[in-house]
Amino acid sequence: MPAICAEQHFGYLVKDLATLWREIIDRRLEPLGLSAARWQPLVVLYRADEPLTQSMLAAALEIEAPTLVRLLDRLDRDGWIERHRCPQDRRAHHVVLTPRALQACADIEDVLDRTRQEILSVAGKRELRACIDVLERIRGQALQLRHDGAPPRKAP
Amino acid sequence: MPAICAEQHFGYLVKDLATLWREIIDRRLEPLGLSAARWQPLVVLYRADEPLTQSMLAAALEIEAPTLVRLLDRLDRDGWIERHRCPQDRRAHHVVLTPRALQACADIEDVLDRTRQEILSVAGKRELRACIDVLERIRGQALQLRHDGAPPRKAP
DNA sequence: TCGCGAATGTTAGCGTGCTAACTATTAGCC
DNA sequence: GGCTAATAGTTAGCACGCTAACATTCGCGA
Repeated sequence: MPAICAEQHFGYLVKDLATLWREIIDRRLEPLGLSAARWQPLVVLYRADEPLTQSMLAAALEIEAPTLVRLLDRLDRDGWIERHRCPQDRRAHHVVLTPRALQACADIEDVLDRTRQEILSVAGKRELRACIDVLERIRGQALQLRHDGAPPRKAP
Repeated sequence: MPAICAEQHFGYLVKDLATLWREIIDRRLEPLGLSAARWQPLVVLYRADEPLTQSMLAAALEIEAPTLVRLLDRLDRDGWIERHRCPQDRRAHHVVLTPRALQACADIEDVLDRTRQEILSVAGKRELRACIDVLERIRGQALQLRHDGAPPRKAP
């Protein structure tokens, strides 16, 4: 074994945990026929106070407009959502949940809550708080680096 | 503001950090024309002690064989790898790096190392260790849940 | 008011993940 | 030795992410 310390696998650890989390929820929502990409827009619409247009929904999901278009095509085809013309702006569409989707969303939120509680049950409250603090600081740094690009290696 | 505590965003935080990490590396390796999906197999081959077959490489990357086939098609087309028939097993192919890829891999490893150091520079050594401990425990729990499925809600 | 830039949604084309179904080859068992 | 199950790679078809390019509509400034 070479001297590989755990820090060197930090990126892999984070990615792996994110993947596992998605897989567990995917499996639990599989009976509904809902992948991660499909239930997320439903939940965003469910939680919204006012009707959302496609561009608002795309922004909330952090995906691009063309990605959302085809996703909504499939959600429409399968009876989860409908596109209604927005009366104030003839370019825009309001995305609305069907009654079937409204019912499903309660179940989805329940699965999300219970899954999070089960996964996090192995961490104490204090250490979890500390962990979140560190992760958020690291996330802030990553945001910086993404915007700034690579720092100079030597003084220019 | 409703009483939303940070724990409720833990999943989002982890996923976001994983995404940011990949984006930063993607941007830094963009001059080479290498996306995350493309440099990862190169690095695995670079680090391997013996020639790898496609199935071994797919297992190491945790992707399915058909996904790897088309990925290797593109890497081959762009001159990063070659497929050589394996003399011991006429079904199998050894995947080998071209000289160009061998040179690039040194740069890639360097970018990976520096990026990790820069991102993690905002966390102290002790708190990072503690954070990794918590994350690994959570990851273990997630692995359990993925295999077991949902636990019973009430005693059967 | 009119004309032009910005915003909204869409199509087209590609990369990268999956499963199902196929061919060629190997290995194991009678 | 020959049948059969397993393994290696591939093809086909789908889900979802992206960018580029386009039509429609809105809104603002001359």
